[in-house]
Amino acid sequence: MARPKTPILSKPVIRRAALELLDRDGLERLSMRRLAEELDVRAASLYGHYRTKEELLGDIADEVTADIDVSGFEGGDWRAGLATWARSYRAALIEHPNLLPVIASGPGRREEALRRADVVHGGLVGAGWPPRYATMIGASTKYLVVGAATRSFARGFDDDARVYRDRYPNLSQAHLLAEVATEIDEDSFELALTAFLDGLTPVFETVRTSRG
Amino acid sequence: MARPKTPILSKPVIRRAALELLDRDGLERLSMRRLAEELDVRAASLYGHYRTKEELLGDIADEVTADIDVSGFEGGDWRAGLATWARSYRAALIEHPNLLPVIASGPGRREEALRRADVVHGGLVGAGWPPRYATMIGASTKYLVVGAATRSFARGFDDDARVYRDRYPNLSQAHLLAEVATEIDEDSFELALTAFLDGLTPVFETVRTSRG
DNA sequence: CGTATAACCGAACACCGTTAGGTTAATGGG
DNA sequence: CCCATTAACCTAACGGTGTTCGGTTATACG
Repeated sequence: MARPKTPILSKPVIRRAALELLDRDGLERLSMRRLAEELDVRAASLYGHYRTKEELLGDIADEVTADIDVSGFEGGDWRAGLATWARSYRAALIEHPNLLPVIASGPGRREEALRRADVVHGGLVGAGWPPRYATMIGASTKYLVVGAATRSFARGFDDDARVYRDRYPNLSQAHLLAEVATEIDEDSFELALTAFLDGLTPVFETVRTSRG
Repeated sequence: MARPKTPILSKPVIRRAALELLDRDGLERLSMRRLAEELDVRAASLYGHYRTKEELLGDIADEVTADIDVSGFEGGDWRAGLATWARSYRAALIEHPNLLPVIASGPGRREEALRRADVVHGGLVGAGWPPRYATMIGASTKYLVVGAATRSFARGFDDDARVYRDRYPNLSQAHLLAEVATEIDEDSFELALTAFLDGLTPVFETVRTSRG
């Protein structure tokens, strides 16, 4: 009950257990005591590895954003680069929906997020966008992704469900919410992304020829 | 100290004090005890008017979303309607940034939000969009707005700040964050909104002539 | 071999949302 | 006018939270 023969805890072990608990039971059910219990340990022991709960959550967020794919910029095609970035960004967020409030509300200066921001910025500038536009486009794309993930997370399609109930009276509301909503959600994101990129194309033509 | 001569509390009074405390000190500093203290009352008394803290926050969120302007759809111009809706939506969220997690994460089925969703949907359909597209466009626009408000709230421009620091070494980081960042933020939102609407226009032409 | 340190634990602090039950003031019926 | 009801506040408490302090013990190092 004092020091174990072989250490039980480590940062990766704690992170994995926390993410598992988070995915399974949700953000507000993730407490230090419950997490400790999951690891057969008392809560105080966790503080030997992570100074605060916030630091732990931040580390997990960083780990999750490490899965985001920014390789699409390598070909020099900014449209392809943005599209694959945005899609894999959204996929990463939606894979761990309960973590979203942490990623969305936290400071954006985590290591992995920084590295990716640099790649995106460099990719856009390399493709011919002026730096200022590169920054704005990076921000805009994030808006779309974070917004899309947030609204899915919040199941914010409930409002649209009412409209749909009148149109498709044969579908039970449960079926409607569970299946149609995620489809609508995905389609909406694709529509928004495509429209955004299409709308950007003429701007690119204009701005590339001028002196940026 | 028992029943006061004239009632101290009421739902509007509680809401106003809570929103004030929220704006001033932030979401996590808003506790029932602190709110009660602000009103010269004990925490338990609040529960005579609101059953839970969540219900109180929901009511406040509803009140804030009531400021969102959807009158732009009246002229039958879907572009103008979407633009004014999106801008005033974003403005409402940014006016009370600490409330954003509540609005973003909460269920979207509040009264005012519902009414606005109906107007938007109706406006888009009335302008010629097929119902399915109306739903997707409404969702997409929300993505943009919520994402933009979230990233501002999170001061997520920190990552871009690094890129900017190298480019504009004359600007102090504080100055950069305080002034340039909000400007970039606003410009990014406008760019995204315009590009999105521009990208939607040819879709409208295609989809209007077909049988939706 | 002894000592320092690492890794865990028990107990506590100050807070949180919420509830049960008490006290007093206004209100309405006879 | 008085009495019962009820409304509006209160105190006290419950179970939970993040976090810290001061132990205890096993390993690692000089």
